[in-house]
Amino acid sequence: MDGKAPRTRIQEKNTAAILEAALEVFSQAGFRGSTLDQIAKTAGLSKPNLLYYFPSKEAIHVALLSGMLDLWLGPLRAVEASGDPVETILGYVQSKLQMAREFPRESRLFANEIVQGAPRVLGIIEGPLKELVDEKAVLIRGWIAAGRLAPVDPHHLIFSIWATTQHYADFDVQVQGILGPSEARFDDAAAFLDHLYRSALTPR
Amino acid sequence: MDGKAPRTRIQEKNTAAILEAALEVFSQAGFRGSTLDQIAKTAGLSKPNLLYYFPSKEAIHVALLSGMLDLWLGPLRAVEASGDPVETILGYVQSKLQMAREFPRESRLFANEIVQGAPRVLGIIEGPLKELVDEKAVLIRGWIAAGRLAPVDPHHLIFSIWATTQHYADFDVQVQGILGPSEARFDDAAAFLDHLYRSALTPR
DNA sequence: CGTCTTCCTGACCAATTGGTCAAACCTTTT
DNA sequence: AAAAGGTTTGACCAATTGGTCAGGAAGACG
Repeated sequence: MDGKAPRTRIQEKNTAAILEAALEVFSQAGFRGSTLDQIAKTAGLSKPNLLYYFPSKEAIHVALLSGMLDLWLGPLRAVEASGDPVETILGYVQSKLQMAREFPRESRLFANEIVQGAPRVLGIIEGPLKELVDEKAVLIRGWIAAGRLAPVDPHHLIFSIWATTQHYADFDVQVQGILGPSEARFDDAAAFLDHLYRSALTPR
Repeated sequence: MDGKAPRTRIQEKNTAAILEAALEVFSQAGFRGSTLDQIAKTAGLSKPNLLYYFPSKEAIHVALLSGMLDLWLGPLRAVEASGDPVETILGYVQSKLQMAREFPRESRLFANEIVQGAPRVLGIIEGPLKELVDEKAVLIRGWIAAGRLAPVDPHHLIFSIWATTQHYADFDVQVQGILGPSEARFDDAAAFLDHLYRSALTPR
């Protein structure tokens, strides 16, 4: 499956350094705004050496994006039928917010990609991601039918959760510009989002 | 005030065509991902002719961003003390959603800018925008103190409204990839967001 | 019609950038 | 130690790109 798996120690170390550097650079400047020289310099390698490990700039970008997908979709996969519906979804909100806090670069990498039309991940969105979301939408509709969740559109619920949580990573400059460099911003956001979704989802 | 105001008919027409084309191109590819040739071609002009009206690529970008700010902040300015608090905020949500529907390119232009660190609008964020938001936060806190609104953090409320509404413009590719090219997506979103914020804001 | 100003363009330039390549440099193996 | 295979780089290339410039075309105006 992974024909690109590193064999030697040196390969493992360098490909990891390249991907780390590329994440740093791509997430700040987007694909077209980034240069191989920046990535090479950040990784502590020469440009031709980058291209010894990856055939092209685009290959690095694709490797980054696809390598990140599991991490990104994990929390949604974890939404299961067992347990209280409201608490399950609130848990999903919190784990997405946690990811925005811990992996802002990854979030911005995807944001950059999608804002610009998702040229390299459209297939994934329309395929596996859509399937996963549709599957969870069915689960949510079941909860609603059972009266365990207030009636809401499952798709738009999921969209709003993505939007509100990733906002703190993708638009961090704006958030900090308005709030000041408050250390508490993620904790305050957690409390607000808990209230927001608890109110909207608790059946009356 | 506006030393750049077009004088002749031709100037008016061409600067408008350039800004329109630049909006189209910048909002799809970001600043660094766009080229003067693309903008020129889209505007139906030659590249040197672009640079006859604007001194540089960056000048076009800045002109676009600053020219859009009033449009962008209008709805928030319209949040006033008179009227019912819950309905006022719900109205703000709907007008922001309406803007995402009508002006998705403008929204993506800002999204691109901010995701990449807002190099050209950080001053506006930390200055006028912060002031406006802080002012409305005071208003909201007043409503809460009067028991006319459920107690929520005003700043995070505003962030979440921005996030949920602009999501439908900025991440439209994702939304459509999952929903299919549904014509109703904005109407469904309007209903969902109305429920979401009505639940969270109505005092109990 | 003639002049003055505005508008427009082909040709050009320097810098940047993704990518190539032959040669050198390590390591590991035999 | 020598062959063998993996690793690294300086030099180089072609394409792209933001921007310049001299001069020509087109209005505006007397």
